[in-house]
Amino acid sequence: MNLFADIRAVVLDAIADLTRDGVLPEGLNTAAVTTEPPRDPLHGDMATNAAMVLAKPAKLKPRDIAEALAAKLVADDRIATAEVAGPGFLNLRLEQAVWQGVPGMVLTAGTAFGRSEMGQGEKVNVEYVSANPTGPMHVGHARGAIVGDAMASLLAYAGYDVTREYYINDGGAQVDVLARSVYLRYLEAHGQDVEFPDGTYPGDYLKDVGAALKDKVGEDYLDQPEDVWLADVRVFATDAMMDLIRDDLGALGVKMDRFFSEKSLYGTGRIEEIIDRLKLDGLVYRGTLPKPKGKADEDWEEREQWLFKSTDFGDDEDRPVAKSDGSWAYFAPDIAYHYDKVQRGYDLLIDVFGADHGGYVKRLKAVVKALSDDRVPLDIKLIQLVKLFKNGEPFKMSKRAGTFITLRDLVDMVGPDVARFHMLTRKSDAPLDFDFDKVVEQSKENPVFYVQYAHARICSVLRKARAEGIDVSDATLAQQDLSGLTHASELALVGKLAEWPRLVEIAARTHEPHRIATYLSELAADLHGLWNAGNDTPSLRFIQDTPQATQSKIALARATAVVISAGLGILGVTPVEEMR
RNA sequence: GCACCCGUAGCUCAGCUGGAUAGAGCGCUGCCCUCCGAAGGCAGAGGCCAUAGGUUCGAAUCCUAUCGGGUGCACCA
Repeated sequence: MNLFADIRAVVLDAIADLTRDGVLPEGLNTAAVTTEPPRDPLHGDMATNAAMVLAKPAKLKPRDIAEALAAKLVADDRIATAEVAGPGFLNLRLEQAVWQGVPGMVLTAGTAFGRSEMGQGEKVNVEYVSANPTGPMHVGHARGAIVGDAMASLLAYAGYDVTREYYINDGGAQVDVLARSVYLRYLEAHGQDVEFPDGTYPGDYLKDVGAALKDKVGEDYLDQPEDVWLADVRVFATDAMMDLIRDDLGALGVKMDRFFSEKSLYGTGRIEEIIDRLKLDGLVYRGTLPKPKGKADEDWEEREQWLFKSTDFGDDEDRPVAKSDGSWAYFAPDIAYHYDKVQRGYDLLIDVFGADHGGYVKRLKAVVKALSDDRVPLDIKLIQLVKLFKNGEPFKMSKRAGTFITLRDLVDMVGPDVARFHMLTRKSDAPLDFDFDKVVEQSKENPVFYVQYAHARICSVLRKARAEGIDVSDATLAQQDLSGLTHASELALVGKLAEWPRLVEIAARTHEPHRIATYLSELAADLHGLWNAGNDTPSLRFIQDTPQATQSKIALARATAVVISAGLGILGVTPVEEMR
């Protein structure tokens, strides 16, 4: 299914042959052997570095190895020529029939073309969003939600068994703040005048929650001390916020497999259990931290507390797990949470955090290393800021000025497809510009439009062919004779299609879903390029004079649509069939 | 002060477990519209890949140092 992998296998076979022939020594490590598309098409269809990486361990000249390999490789009926070039590259040119077979492969496999076995069913947990349940989500949360979601889909497509998970921070003091704020709204709903002191959330979004609380408990909590109502209101309020958040995520098309409550860890002994285990291992100990350097020193006082020995695992400092009053620091439930994930048998953990959590990365990696005996890798993706623009002008969000933009506002303004695609056009550790006007513009410079337009154009051609009574079902198209597919524009598109499975694996391996978006833009550009070539060269058009000719041309177009559709599927973007 | 991320064309950014002459869009210059969809098309100019060392057959990519930008830095999540 993956041409590059297929040819790599041929190269490895040839190496094995040469070893058997005594040309190469036994036991060479071939892991570094690659087959990749050359940057310059003049260098052929595929290049392998085999001779160069084997030269040193084999104690032979790269060009000599390349010559010997070339002789073996041309025996394969898929390989037309093999030329030694440069320092020892082996440039392969494939038989044209191989390329002409690509659309058929795509059409036979459908959107599963590119699906990979790479993950081998390994269990992966992707934790993302994890916004505090204290209010509606804002645009800043959107990027993390989208990246995490696309990451999960990408890994699933690459053969991993993926769980999408949201960690609810419902155990800390900020939930008390939320509960008190809701209580004030509750009093307000009973007709009382209320003021919101510092340390409460004055946002209007809690009015409904306060009213709902009134509907539920009536006058029961009026004139009552906090210890009567706080625990109940906490639950009531966080439930309401999570409903809000779930709705917002739904609007973006994000659906979690599991919501994990921090609070559920308390009172069960699970935090104590894992901290005790770490104490036994000597990884949690009583100690004091050194005075932080370069910070204002006035408030500093030395204090003894429980510390996690994260310096053993590459962190710069040991980290407190408990506050000086004995209660848990926020790190403790996080330890228990990640331990829970390890115990659930995941082979890989991915956390998608905002960039402001950068200081938290090393200690979390340290603790997962300790908890899993270094078995489970943890990758933490830090999502950089989204800079908002309106018509080219920076757009400042301000709660006071009423220009605070929620995630819901974003979706209402540009729709989930545009929001999702655009948030995935840059790698996540680079800041991203988001212009509310430009992202909905219908022009070539807008990649969302460009890709969707490519898909819509193909659908339009298919509709047209169907209207002429031509059978353009995938099954029929897959059997077309494509030997007429020889023009550079066509072969460029075919070559790009052939790269899809390889690209999926690269994106999955690096945990970088933005590569899918980049690829789709390139694929769309090739499609549009072929389309435009058809303006000057009628033989390149998809609709031809005879049904047979049309079918063979359309097979390539339809195959392109299939791959676009698969790619957009990973990104969670709808492959539209026509532009409105 | 320390840690992490970033530095690629005038601008916004891609760039494959290290591969050959570093790419795209915008902007700029010049051509092109009776043509399956001109909400454009073709061609061209434009680069010390921040800087200096190192590793390697080979470095934008890995390592070290420096400079510049962002983020975070004990008992807040």
